[in-house]
Amino acid sequence: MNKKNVTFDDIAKYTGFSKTTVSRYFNNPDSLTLKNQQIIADALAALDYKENKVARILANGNTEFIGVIVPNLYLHYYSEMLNRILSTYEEYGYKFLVFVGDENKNIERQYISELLAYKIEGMIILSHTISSKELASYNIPIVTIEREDEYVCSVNTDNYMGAVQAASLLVKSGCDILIHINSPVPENVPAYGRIKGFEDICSERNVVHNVILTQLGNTFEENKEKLTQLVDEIEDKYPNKKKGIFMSNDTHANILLNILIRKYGTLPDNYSIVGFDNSPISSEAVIPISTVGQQSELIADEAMKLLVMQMNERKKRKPVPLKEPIHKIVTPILIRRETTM
Amino acid sequence: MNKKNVTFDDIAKYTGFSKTTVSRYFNNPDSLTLKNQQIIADALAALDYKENKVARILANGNTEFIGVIVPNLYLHYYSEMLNRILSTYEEYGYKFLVFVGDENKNIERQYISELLAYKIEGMIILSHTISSKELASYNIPIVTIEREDEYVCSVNTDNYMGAVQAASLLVKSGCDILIHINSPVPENVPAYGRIKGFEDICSERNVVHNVILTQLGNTFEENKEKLTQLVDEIEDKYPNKKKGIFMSNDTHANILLNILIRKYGTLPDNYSIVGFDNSPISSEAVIPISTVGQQSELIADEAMKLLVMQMNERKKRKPVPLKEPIHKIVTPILIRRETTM
DNA sequence: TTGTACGCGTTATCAC
DNA sequence: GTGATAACGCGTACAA
Repeated sequence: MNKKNVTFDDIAKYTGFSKTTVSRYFNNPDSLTLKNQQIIADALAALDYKENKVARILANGNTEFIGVIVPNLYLHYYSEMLNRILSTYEEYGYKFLVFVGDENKNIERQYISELLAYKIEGMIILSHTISSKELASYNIPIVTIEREDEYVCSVNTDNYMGAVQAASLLVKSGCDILIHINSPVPENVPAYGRIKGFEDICSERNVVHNVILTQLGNTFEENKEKLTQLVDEIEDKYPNKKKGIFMSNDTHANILLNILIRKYGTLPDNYSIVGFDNSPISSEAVIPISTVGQQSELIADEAMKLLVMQMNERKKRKPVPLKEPIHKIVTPILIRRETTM
Repeated sequence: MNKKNVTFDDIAKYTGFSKTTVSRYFNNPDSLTLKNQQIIADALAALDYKENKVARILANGNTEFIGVIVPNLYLHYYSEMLNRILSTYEEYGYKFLVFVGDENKNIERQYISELLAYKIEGMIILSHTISSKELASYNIPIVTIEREDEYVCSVNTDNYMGAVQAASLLVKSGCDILIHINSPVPENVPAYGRIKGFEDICSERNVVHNVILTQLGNTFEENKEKLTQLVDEIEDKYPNKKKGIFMSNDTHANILLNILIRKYGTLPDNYSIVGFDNSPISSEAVIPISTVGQQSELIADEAMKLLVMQMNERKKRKPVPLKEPIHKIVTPILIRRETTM
């Protein structure tokens, strides 16, 4: 237990080889004879050698660490993305140091400097707290996901296309008036595409529409209360129309659905609803909710590819930094369920 | 960019002090005069020094890393626990290397050896794949959460008490027959307490009851189909009774609720439902579901305390290992909502 | 209060 | 194919 760890030195003494040869057994085994490989393999087993990657990092600088900052894991979107990111370990071998950001710039800066102190090779940022300009200044490979990304590489869902798909589905399901409920999203955030796409397609097709941008609140109860109000307003305003409502996400779509179900016992025929994200709640709702599904696995994989590319470039003797950040776009998939019949 | 990092050596040369003094500035600043502290502080700023914790680890052995293995992040319970664990960074300063286990022993063993190679100081295990006996054999501080834990320290919810609370609530809400639906859980897993507690309290109070242990399937659709069958069977068997159903978790409770709502337009008066976990779905369901809430923040904190204790013991010159693993129990909190009125 | 010298465990360089 | 030696950057006796 308190016996010191077995090192290359011990293996070297035990076998009569040098440390160098032992090292080569791991990093370039072909340079040893098969026989000698076996001798070392036996010694490693006999002495129960355990590798020490910390020492290797110090010697060659490759930590195989990637830092991740997520805003929270309450929202299914983030836990799902983290899940997919962590699962890329099988393919890429990078280990992840994960922090949960809490909307405070200085604390997040502290996370980043902690990450840098551990010589991470790159970062994946999902939190919105720190500007891409500042992120870029850290001068380390970075990929952001679904956030402001002017100065850094990023992977985003094609929110604009998602909104177009959602609106089209609502039109197809026979709605007279299309409504989009969202919070006021800054234009430089990818999710703004949901608003823009909705407005553009409705205008283009001459569909009567209404974009309601309002803060729904931070808790489930606040959301519910605010949406209950909105339903009343909408029913006042469009009493005899078939209403197609595109919600900014599935959680809100579900709250809306539940409000209607408790009011009418079911989803009335003159309502259609589409959510966004394809969170579990969308399929687990009383009436499964149609939604714009984000391809989280693909997004995570693209993010890793983009990051690995940058990290590999850095390891070259003559690294050529990207002139322009690369922004990848992943198309969402429309999922038709029972709320758009 | 490709200029080498600034080290203590550079600071030493710049200030005229030795590396040792610079090191002390960080680890024992009081041993320097205020004036010299300032000189070094200025030099650090002037040269833009960035600390290198990898080197520190190699020198003193303290990585401040904790390895975490979660089975998945699809289930809200796990993402919530991970969230709470990661959030303890503010209090304890430990960094987390996170792996998602996928039910494969060898892959998880590989995760563990990877973690050990990075000289983590301890592990928090939520996955069920590897036995506590094997975990204990790694001879490193470990805490498990809500899983088989015979040979290692653990923090678990008081599942037995949770079931007792749930059953009592169902009795209080006037049910004639109490039903518990769960999968066949091994007796050495904490969640078995839900079955045992339910049976014990029902027997003790002479309440008519029925424990249905059956595999509900792995997907939402399978769950739904199986539960639809079960509802039919239950209604056949207990047609004129008020049924109190204690589900093994909120996801299943919600599916049951939705089946009933789609069948009757609302939750019939002769049904009461209680779930387990207090996942978001329980409050976001059409009819908010009563549930046994796990105190995730408290659980995470107890786990860290237990782990930190073991890790600190290890750093003493004469560590005294625990004779017996410590098992902490956290009481769940019954949350009454509208499904038990 | 400050400095010297060495150790931590591996990899890289250059010989042979 | 193999080995000696010097990094890598920091911590820590021990000395002064």
